[in-house]
Amino acid sequence: MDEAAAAPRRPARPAAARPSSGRATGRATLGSLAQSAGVAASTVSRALRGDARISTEVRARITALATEAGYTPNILARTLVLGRSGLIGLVLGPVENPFYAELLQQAVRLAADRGCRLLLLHAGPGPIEDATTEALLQYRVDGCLVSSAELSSRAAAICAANNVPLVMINRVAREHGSAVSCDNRAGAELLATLLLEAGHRRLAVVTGNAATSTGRERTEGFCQFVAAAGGDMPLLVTGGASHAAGFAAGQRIAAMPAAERPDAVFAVADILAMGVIDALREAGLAVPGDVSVVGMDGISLADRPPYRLTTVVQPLQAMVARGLDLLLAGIEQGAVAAPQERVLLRGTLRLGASARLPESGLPLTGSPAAALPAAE
Amino acid sequence: MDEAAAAPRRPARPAAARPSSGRATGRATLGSLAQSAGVAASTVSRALRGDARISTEVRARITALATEAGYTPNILARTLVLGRSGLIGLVLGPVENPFYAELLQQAVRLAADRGCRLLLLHAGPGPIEDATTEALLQYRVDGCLVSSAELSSRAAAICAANNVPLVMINRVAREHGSAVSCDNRAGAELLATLLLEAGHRRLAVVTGNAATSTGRERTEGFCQFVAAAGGDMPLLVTGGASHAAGFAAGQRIAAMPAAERPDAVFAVADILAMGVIDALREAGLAVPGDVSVVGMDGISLADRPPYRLTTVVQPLQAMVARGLDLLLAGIEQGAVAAPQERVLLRGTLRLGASARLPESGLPLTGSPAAALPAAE
DNA sequence: GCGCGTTGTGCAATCGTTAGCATAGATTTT
DNA sequence: AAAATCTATGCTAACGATTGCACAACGCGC
Repeated sequence: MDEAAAAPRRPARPAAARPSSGRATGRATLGSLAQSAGVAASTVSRALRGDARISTEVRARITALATEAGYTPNILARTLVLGRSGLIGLVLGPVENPFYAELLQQAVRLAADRGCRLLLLHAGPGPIEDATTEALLQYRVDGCLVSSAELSSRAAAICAANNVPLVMINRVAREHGSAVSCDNRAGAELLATLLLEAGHRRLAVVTGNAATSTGRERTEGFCQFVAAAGGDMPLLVTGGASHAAGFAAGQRIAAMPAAERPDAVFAVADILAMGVIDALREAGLAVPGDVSVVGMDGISLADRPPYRLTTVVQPLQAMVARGLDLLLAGIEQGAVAAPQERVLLRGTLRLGASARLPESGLPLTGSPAAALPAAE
Repeated sequence: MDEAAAAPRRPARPAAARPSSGRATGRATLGSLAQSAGVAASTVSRALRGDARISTEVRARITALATEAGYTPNILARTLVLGRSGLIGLVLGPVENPFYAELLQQAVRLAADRGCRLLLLHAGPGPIEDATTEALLQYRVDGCLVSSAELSSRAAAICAANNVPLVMINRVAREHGSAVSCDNRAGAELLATLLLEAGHRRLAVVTGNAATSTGRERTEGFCQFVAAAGGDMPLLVTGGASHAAGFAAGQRIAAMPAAERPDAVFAVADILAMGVIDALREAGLAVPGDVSVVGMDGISLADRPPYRLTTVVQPLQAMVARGLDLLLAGIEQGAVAAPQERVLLRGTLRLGASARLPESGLPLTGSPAAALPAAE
């Protein structure tokens, strides 16, 4: 025999590599089920997927065998054939803002409802690395959900080139992809109306990260509405995207001479507003006694004492659901063919206790003309 | 000809299904590269993976072609052969606690450093559904990182049966798997020492979710240390895992007659402690003037005004890193073969302004015997 | 001048799943 | 009763990547 004749070529490497990096031991496959059932693998596949052509008898035998063996189909192999992975890439913004944590939770749940799983590509501040973009392609994600300003246009181009649909949540679209966001202008106008009707005249805006469309829209919407209503141009105070940034802005506001100091502040994110309130109070100012503070987002922590923030709540669940549906539609039709939409959802006012209320009821649908009843 | 002879069998279904669900169009594959390079697919594979046997000339030609075509290997296909997906399942606890958001961020970054990607299986409160456990198997995750109390023992058994290593972070292991956590007892003792040395005698613990080992360990560690030091048994106040739960606990404490009311409170999580502080202050009590409050976790929001919480900071990055390394070791050796460890990492005290300080320096390494110097 | 060792590539099997087509019996139709 | 039609199943070729082995071409020593 040739026991040792053909073997000694390169026995060392494979022999050493195999034992540890071996494949998962003994998980049931279509093939193994087929063997024990005495049928072909294709029959097992059809039986388990509910193909009507398989006799009830054989199907019963196979499903019994499958559950007994704890069989689970290998989605990766299926993806190879079907061209769909069921994977959705998720790029998450700075999680220090609880808004993104809440978004994450919704995304996981709603994606699961739709039979998809999320591949976490990035979380936190900073731009996404090239390795991340690569993973997006390597794992053949069907689409990508982005809720961060930091998706480089290069990454977007790569998605476009590879026919990966892209949906931005809480951001406007870049070159390629759809977007779902809250109607930031409308929300800002709602808050402006509220503050003006309550009699505030020296307004300020604590701005967000300059790179985010969300922050810009809120700032502009607020200012333009105030201007249209005949009010003075609000003071712009540089903020950011964290409690610390809001706190710093609040300190600067508190340090102003009382005569110039704003009597109402719109912080473009709840987490910022919380920082502003904390700084004002630490400086001995009362909120809403001396200064009214309002925010926007609707994070749950801001709804609690000691903030009880008056804010516009983003319809988070609806936003994520809409985003996923857009994504799935894009997957169905092919990213390039699908129309690229921009969806705006209206937020709802949540009255807290951080801002003075208008004495004469609530102007829930105020128009600029009616906003300043006695501003003549 | 047989133009219409063989065709009309079942033309409707496949013809209708194809156009929309078609595979990703025209992405480069090993095969397509091989064709344009005029070599075999195996040669392309070897060239790109740096096999020394490929001539430098051919390799240069192939790599040039690959970058030009924007080639990315299909990891799913590779997984089929190698038996390793590079995917790690992530089960995340209630994200309303910012601690988990911070953990998420670390996990993504550190996993990427190790060449792994995270498949988000679950986020939020509530037990994980069966569909989630199924996804874990379907996508052939190499291992699973769990930071929630809610992984059912059934899910753990499924992982064990399928040779999927399991690592718990911030939780003790169930039947199967390793665990990494902060040394909760040591941390609780550190805080107990601090409170006792500061002269507090009427202590209280705001407890966590009864189902979590972390909460139990902190509560027990604190109480046993106090008892060993000769102090009175702390008052146990039911808490939970949210600001709201802490707030409710704080309200109950504030409602007690001043003579019985605790003068120091240990809340077993920072988010709870924040709620406690807010409730006490809303009731007119000063923190730390009337009541000292300490927490544990080290979330960044608790370090800011108005809380400036004294707490024990969990070494989050080290915990996640250690967890991932344990997981990778388990993957390497096979889950069942790998030793199942329990790793405890020591937390560090962060002195805020929410608790009265001992007058005589800090007892950073207090032993029970030395904890109550004048407690005779 | 022929065998042998190197070096560089190609071939083919494999991973687990799906789907088009073929086919063996069983049943119906004429 | 032969032919046509079903029904239930098997066979086989993909999907994209990896890898053991075969093999061609080359240079070398005896």
